[in-house]
This record gives sequence, C-alpha cells and structure tokens, in this order.
Amino acid sequence: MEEGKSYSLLRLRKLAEFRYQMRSFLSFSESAAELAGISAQQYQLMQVIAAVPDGEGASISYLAERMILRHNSAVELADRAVRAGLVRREADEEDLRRSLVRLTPEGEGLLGGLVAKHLGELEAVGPDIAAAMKRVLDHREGEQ
Amino acid sequence: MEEGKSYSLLRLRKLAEFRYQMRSFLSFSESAAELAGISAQQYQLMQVIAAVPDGEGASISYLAERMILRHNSAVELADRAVRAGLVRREADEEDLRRSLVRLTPEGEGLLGGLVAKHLGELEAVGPDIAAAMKRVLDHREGEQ
DNA sequence: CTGAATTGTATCGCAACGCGATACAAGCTA
DNA sequence: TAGCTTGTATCGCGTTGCGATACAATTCAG
Repeated sequence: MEEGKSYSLLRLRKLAEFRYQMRSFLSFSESAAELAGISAQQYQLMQVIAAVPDGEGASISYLAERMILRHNSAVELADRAVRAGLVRREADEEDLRRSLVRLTPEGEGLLGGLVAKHLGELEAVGPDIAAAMKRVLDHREGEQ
Repeated sequence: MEEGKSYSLLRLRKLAEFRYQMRSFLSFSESAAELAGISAQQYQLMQVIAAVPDGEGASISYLAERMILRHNSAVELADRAVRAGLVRREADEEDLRRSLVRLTPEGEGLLGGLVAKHLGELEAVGPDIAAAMKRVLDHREGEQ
C-alpha cells in the first residue's frame, strides 16, 4: 500500500490549496442555496433533474446514481424536496415500480436563479480552481 | 435578482456534468478516507495541518478558516481527530488562549497514504474535471 | 404460465456533522 | 484595573446519509 511518502511537502501544499479552492466554491454554493431557502443538496437534485437526457425521466435510481447516493438516501432527498415544494413525484406509466421526479414551477424558478448565480461564480473563480489543480499536476518543483 | 433564465439548457447540462465530476472526485476522496478508517473531514483536517505555512501553528481559528467551518465546528472536528489518535493538541506558549493542533505519527502515516492516493486520482481524473469546467465557461454553443 | 430471481422504492433507527447560543479564560487597551 | 476583544469550549438541535429490512412490480426459467 505504498507507505513511503512519494510526494514532497510542496506537492502536499498544492493539493491542500486545491482542496481549499474546492471548499470555497462548495461553500459559495451552499450559501447561495440557503439564501434561496433550500439546501445545497436540494439545489443539486433539481439541477440533475433539469439536466436529465431528452426522453428519459428522473427515477429515484437515476437520481441516486447522478447524486452519488444510496437509493434510500435519494428517496429521502426527493421526499424533502417534495415537502419543500420544489419537485413532485408521479408514477412511471411504463414501469409501475418506478417513480419519476419532476420540477414544480416553483422549483424551476429557484433553480433558474441559482444556476445563473453559479455560472457567474464559476466565471469568476473557475480559472483559479483550474490553475490550482494544474499546479498540483505540474510535476516541476518551484512555487508556481 | 435576475429571475429570467439567462442561460440555455445546454449550459445547465454542462454545469450539471461539472458538478457530477466534482461529486465523483469527492466521493472517491470519501471512500479512500473511510477505507483508511477515518472520515473525509478528518483527512482534510490533517491535510490542512500538514500544509500549514512554515513558522505558523495550526490553531483552531486557523483550521476553521481553512476548513471553512465555524470555530465551534473546528473544535469538534479536532476533538474527534484527537479521539481517533490522528492529532494531538498542545497549548501555544506565546498565547495561552490558543491551542495548537499537530499530527501524531499515526496521523502522518495515514495522511501520507491518502495524499498519495489523491495525487494519483487527480492525475487520472483531474484533466476530465478541468475539461468539464472549461465546457461550462466556453460560451460557444455546441456539444463540446 | 407460475414460482423464483431481480429491480425499484420505501421505512426505520442510527451516527456523523455543522450550526447557533452561550460561557469563560487570556490578552489588550484606555 | 475595568472593560473590550480574541480564542476556545460546551450544549442542544436539526439535517443528512447510511445499513438493514421490507415489499411491490417486473422478468425469467422451466
């Protein structure tokens, strides 16, 4: 399991800085969502639903896969979103086991504002994040 | 607050794909940490401690700032890490209010393995993440 | 065509985590 | 030295995700 530290302190610092940048972005996302009155997970759930491929529906399994959650966690997340009025659930006509999740008009509105904000933030800090990652992957030593 | 959706479905899908890539990386990180017997937050805490600038100590306030947490949450995170044997705390000689957190040899060992794994993962998927972000920021329409 | 696997969702109890509120000790300042 | 600020600590709480379990709909073997 490669116990020897096959990396330098400099490389660790670059990695730490990259993670800090990621945390900053995620923190922005969380704040933006909560400012809109929802949780970060609810925002991402709506994003996944809105981005579902044409012709497909957002089943619980699909949401679990895309949100990288267990099925039961996806059920709970969806239920909370229903209670918050962001989405609604309806049975799949084709397969009665499946339950499809779609946005309510209210959810669409909130999502719209949040997506716009996130695009703006990414324009602003995306290049910094990319640069930080590049520095991690850049094997030349030296402080840039 | 810009309610109109000033973005296309394509752009939303690119943003969703970027977030999915981020979730995937974070999921890898979480799994790697838990495989090592610690939480994702504990791994990141150790990373921050190990990357502290020369001559400085890792106080609770510093950790809170770098982890993007409230002070009390940083205290709790540090306490859990102490209980897990990853770090130890000692009073700052200069300022008796401060409590400095440093890695134990055990923590160093775990961190070493995890950093190596993360560097490897970033080598593998970093370019994909960067590409996904680039696609979000690329205002030309079209599927690449 | 029926019983057994498989797939998809749901429910429950639990533990980790972060927060606000509050408290208090150490340092600083007027 | 009385207050103000800074740095940590403690407490109760709500959210979130998980494993285990259960059950209904579908598929498949024979």
